[in-house]
Amino acid sequence: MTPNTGTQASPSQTLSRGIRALEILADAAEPLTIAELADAMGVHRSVAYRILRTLEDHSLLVRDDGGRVQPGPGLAVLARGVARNLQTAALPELTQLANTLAMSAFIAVWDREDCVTLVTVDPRHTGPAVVQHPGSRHPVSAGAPGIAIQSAHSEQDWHRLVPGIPYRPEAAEARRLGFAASHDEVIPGVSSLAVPVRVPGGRPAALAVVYIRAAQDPDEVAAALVAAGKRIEAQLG
Amino acid sequence: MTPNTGTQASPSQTLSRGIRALEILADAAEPLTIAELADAMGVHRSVAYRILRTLEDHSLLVRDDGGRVQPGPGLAVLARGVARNLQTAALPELTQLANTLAMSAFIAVWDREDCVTLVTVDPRHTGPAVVQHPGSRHPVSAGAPGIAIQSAHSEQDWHRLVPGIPYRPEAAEARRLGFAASHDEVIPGVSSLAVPVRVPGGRPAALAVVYIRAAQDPDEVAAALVAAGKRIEAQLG
DNA sequence: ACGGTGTGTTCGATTATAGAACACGCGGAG
DNA sequence: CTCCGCGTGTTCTATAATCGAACACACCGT
Repeated sequence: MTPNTGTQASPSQTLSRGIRALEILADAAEPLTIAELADAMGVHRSVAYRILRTLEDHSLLVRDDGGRVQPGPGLAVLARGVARNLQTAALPELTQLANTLAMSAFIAVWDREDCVTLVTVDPRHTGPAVVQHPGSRHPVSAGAPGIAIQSAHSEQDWHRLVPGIPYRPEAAEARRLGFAASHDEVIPGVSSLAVPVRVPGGRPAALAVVYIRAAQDPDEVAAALVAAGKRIEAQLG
Repeated sequence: MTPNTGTQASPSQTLSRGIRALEILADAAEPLTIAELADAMGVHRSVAYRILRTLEDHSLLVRDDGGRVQPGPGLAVLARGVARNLQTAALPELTQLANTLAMSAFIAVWDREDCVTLVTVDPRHTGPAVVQHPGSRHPVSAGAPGIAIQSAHSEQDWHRLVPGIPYRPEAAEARRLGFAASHDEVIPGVSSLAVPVRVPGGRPAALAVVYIRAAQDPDEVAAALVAAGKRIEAQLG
């Protein structure tokens, strides 16, 4: 496999535009009119109209009462298969962590220069939970999950895989300790701990908890994280 | 708006094929080779190859070590915006329901002849939880959520909106009671209760709990569901 | 060594697509 | 009441993106 290392520019203009439409819709807080969306895409309105109808046929977007468009349930169906093994293996561990540690726990996967949160579990006590929404992106160079993902690679491998993103010195330390920590990086006042999770056929991921003020000993939390990560990896091995 | 009621066939062949590829991938339990996927799509391999590269550029699919393709993190990012208001409003209520009732709670939205589960919360006690995975589809004619969604419409409106799907008599009863119940419909041995949720600018949805054996009085559970549904609607009103 | 399978690239004929132009409905301003 | 702006939905033709065959290369088991 990988017989040739060549690369050519990505065509498929219509497909690319359709995806851009979905990306714009996902980022938009409110439903958009077709004209607004066409303007945001930089295409003619009739082009956007045809693309949107195809997306609507697949339930990837739905129309408002006023004709405005917003993301549709089909997207949830498509996203169901994202790292399915990892999600099913991690969910019990996440709830266990969240409830025993009284912290929000989540799984994030590496995606180019970002890491994407997949599953989140908040502790059972309703209160000022540190919400980490599924589907949110953060730069891999910020936050404990990113450091943990970097720590799954050596510095040389990292530079070879992702040129342009520096290898944080904290990753080397996390590589030694087995877990990563960050404070006030993504959200001021919020700290997080993370461990790398390696799944055989998939992208590197991280298991993490976020908290405002530590109610537990950080070392104990880290130990619980490491143990949970090992259990997840064992289940997927 | 809606000046003309005409409809024309949906073009955008490439976009449609790309979405079909994602649908096939989401349904597949394991990563597929490009050749397998091209065969499943019924297109030439080079066509599939070009489409897949575009999808990969947007992180909607990722490649295995062996070159096989599987759903990518970008799908989770796109799905983040699906019924965002409803999800954020429902999540606290779901956790509250799951923990006080010791039942799995979830939100489902109506999509043509199916209803799609969006958010699920399992009770805190790890055990034989009745998992209802996000992104799963069920026919709207089966299960309490479907009945609840039907009960949000009168029988005439339902036949006008979705010709071809019968209006279940249970929906009329649910319309009267304010909640719907089903037993052994989707999964044998599993029962569910659901209430309809109406969100101003969105599709009809349902708030539901599933359980194996009722530990609580069903009427009390239904009352809690109704109250939670009203709170969600009030927050979105 | 040899076929079988799979990936990645190139290229000309064909076809889907782009984008302008138009029809229609609505709502506010003069 | 009419005009005008805004928005949706449809039709049409030149054009450009796409299709699909053919090829090169790599790997694996026999």
